Amino acid sequence: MSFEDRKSETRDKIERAAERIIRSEGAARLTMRRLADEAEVALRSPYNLYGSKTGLLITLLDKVNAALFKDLGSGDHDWVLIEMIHTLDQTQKVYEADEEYHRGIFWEIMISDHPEARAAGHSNIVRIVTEMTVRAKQVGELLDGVDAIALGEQLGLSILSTMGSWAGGNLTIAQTIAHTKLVWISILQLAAAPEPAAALTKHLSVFGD
Amino acid sequence: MSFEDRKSETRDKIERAAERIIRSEGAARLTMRRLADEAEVALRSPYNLYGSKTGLLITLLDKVNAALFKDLGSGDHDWVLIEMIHTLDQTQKVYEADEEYHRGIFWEIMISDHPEARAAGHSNIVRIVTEMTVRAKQVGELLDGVDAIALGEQLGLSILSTMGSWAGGNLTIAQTIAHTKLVWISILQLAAAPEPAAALTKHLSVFGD
DNA sequence: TGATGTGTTATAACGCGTTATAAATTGTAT
DNA sequence: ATACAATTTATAACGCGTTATAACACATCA
Repeated sequence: MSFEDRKSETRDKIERAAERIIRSEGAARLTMRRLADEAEVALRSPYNLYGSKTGLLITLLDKVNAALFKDLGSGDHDWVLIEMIHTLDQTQKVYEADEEYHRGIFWEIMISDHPEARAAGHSNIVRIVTEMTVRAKQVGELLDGVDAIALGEQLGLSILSTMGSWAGGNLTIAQTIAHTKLVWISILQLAAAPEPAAALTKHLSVFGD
Repeated sequence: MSFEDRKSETRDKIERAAERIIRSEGAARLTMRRLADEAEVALRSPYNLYGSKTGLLITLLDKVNAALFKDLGSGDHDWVLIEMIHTLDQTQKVYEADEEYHRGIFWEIMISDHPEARAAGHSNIVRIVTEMTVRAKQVGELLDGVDAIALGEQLGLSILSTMGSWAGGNLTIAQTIAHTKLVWISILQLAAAPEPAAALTKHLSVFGD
């Protein structure tokens, strides 16, 4: 077995043990000593491979996000803006399937004192949303005066901060997506051309939580 | 000196030392041992008086909020909904005066593992915002079909989660308020009667950050 | 004055994330 | 087979929030 093989075997043992602990006892109960025991590796090994506990959790979250973003926006819609709303539904579905697992990981990363971890997730989502608003602008779904990039930043900020409240345990993912839909559609009523704006209102369930 | 006098003297020493440390070195550098040294009290004392580090920080935050909420909504406006926007400006002014101090305290409370601390701040703000939307409904500023309480919950959630992003260091307080204004006004365009809705648009600076 | 109880102090300890140190194990190259 | 390099291991330690223990100071009440 080569150096790389041994490394990825250790990685496997650690990641599987971490998932096991988080699923059975919650992310808050995942400690490095407990993890080393469960994975049957030395306390030092996760630090060698991921740098920190946060680094390990980011790895776990990236697995989920890879699965999520794989077939994002694969639907067939009349408007880019409707596709954006559909993306919210997909996101809800993925996270809802294993809500506590994702929420716990999200939260631990969010409150870690590695600010670069937060910033990475932050700019990631803003980038994805901005790509969509820019595309909407290109096909004429946004009003002439609207800055597509600034709009994307505001919509991205909205979902990001709401997911922060979800991670903190103050919301379910369903409430999170419902609120984000309300905010996105409300803002887009002011930014979108008449036709896609009208199409958006069909997705608006008014002021329930 | 009575029991109560001695207690409040210790309280004073601790709170002043805490403010001193947070202002000079940041809230992240406030440790209980450092605090006990600086305040010239035993390590145990803050725990006796505030229960936990989070309890102390909540006390510090409450001082600020008392000053803020004291003359909230004291302006003289044609519409309740405009008063709500003005409240955002007041909030920005208060927090901006000492941004890093407030941000640090906010963040430490937010990430503490005392969930009741988060929940308290959460329901506090939602209550205040909901009181305003209910008042707006009573004076006929909201459309007939609109549930004022559900609306207040959504607006409260919006500012709360955005302030979470601020606390995490991803935004300035100015950006936080600007985003909240955009969201509130956009949503209120759908929920408000024509006249106040028109008045609100004057406060909308479109899609800058 | 003396007994009681409240509050503060000093000291040690726990589990946490993380790091340092040195030894042991194992792949790679000569 | 031998030497070198990469990786994992075991052990101890650090500062953190928090708690336990026991001694001490002092207000209150008899």
